[in-house]
Amino acid sequence: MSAPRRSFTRDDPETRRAALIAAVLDLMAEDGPQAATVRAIADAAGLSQGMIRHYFSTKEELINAAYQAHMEAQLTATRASLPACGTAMARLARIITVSLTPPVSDPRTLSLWAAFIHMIRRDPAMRATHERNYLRFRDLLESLIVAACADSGRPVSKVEARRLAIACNAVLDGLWLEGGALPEAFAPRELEQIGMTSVSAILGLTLECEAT
Amino acid sequence: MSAPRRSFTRDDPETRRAALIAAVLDLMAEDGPQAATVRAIADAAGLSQGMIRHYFSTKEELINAAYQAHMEAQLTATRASLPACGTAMARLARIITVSLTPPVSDPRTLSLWAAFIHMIRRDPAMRATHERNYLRFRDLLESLIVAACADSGRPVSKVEARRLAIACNAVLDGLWLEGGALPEAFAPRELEQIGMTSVSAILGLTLECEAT
DNA sequence: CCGCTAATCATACGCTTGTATAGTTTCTCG
DNA sequence: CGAGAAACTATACAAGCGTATGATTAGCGG
Repeated sequence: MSAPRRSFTRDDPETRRAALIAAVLDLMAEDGPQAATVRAIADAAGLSQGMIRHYFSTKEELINAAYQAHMEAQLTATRASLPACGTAMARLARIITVSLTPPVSDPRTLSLWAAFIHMIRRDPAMRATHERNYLRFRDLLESLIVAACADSGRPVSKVEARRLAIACNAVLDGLWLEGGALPEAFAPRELEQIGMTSVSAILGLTLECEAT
Repeated sequence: MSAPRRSFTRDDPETRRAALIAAVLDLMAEDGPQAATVRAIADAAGLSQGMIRHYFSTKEELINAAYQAHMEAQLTATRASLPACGTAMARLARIITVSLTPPVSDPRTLSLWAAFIHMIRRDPAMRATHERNYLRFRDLLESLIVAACADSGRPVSKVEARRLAIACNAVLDGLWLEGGALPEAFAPRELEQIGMTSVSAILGLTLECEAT
């Protein structure tokens, strides 16, 4: 009648921590923050409930670690996808594509973002992480914008660059949001193309999607 | 030492329901969905805990009612702010302003949106409400875009209108999101002006902010 | 091969949750 | 004006929560 005792299998601490973090992200993305209970987390990670407090001093600490890991993975993936060489315009087009296709643009990612935002507001450490990553991305975008405009013989001032970066970032964020909220309301690469033409219009350039 | 018994004060059922709904929205916006417990809700509404089940058959029903009320208020406010007469371009400019200033663009509104999105995914009724309101707003925006473009001698096709509406909506959503997430990162009417110039660029028009 | 440490498991504890129920007050109407 | 219904309060209850605590197993140096 009673469930058999879970078998003992030792593993690398790093693996265990990663499993717990992955479980947190899965649960939060799927069913919201209140679904990530210690029991559900341990279950999803295939561990017993005590492990979470063995590797993290509290549940909140695990949640914070999961948030950090998620943000880092997101930014790393974006950075890695940018070709080191290539024209500034190609790099700009590429970051638009990456930002508007999975795994960055995703119902799952949007869901996670929504789940974390309240914790971001309350916890100063999480808030700092959030702000830093957000501005880091916008600065990256701004530098690409400045380079692309300069290359096409239309240099922009510093204040203008800021405004353009905010505007282009808004386009990306807005399309990311809509694609994540209503994924089946758009054709496969529709958001990517709309993003490309919109940014082109805002900057006065002509960006094009790469062929797949 | 025990708290004194709460005094009896009868009131209009509609007022009571409204008080409970307002309490739900306040708590959710301030501290996230898990802060809206029955005890906290009743307390915030100045009522005893039993009232929530007296006016709503379950807590979930109250949450749904709160979501409906919030969405309706939002859309009604937007609609009401549009001048019935005036040029199409003026109306378009007006909807941009309204969408990017309080109470529509607000940390509170963003917070509420994030709190509700997981319920939207699970509950088909809430999902239907969400989808309907989203598309209704986008259709309104699209009709204004079509009219404004036509007025300035640049008629757009049906498919083009859809794409432009999605793009402009994305600009508004993105700026709304950024303003809500980092309110102090922008100057007072900065987002409004960026929205105006961005939409202008996308549509090939020249919209201008009204003076306050 | 034994015993020790650390990893892992199971379970208990106090608290909060949503819901159900019993008790109290106010209002209405015959 | 006095019963009876309806609004309202308070409290009880089972379930689930995060945390704490022992019991159990695996690896490793003597």
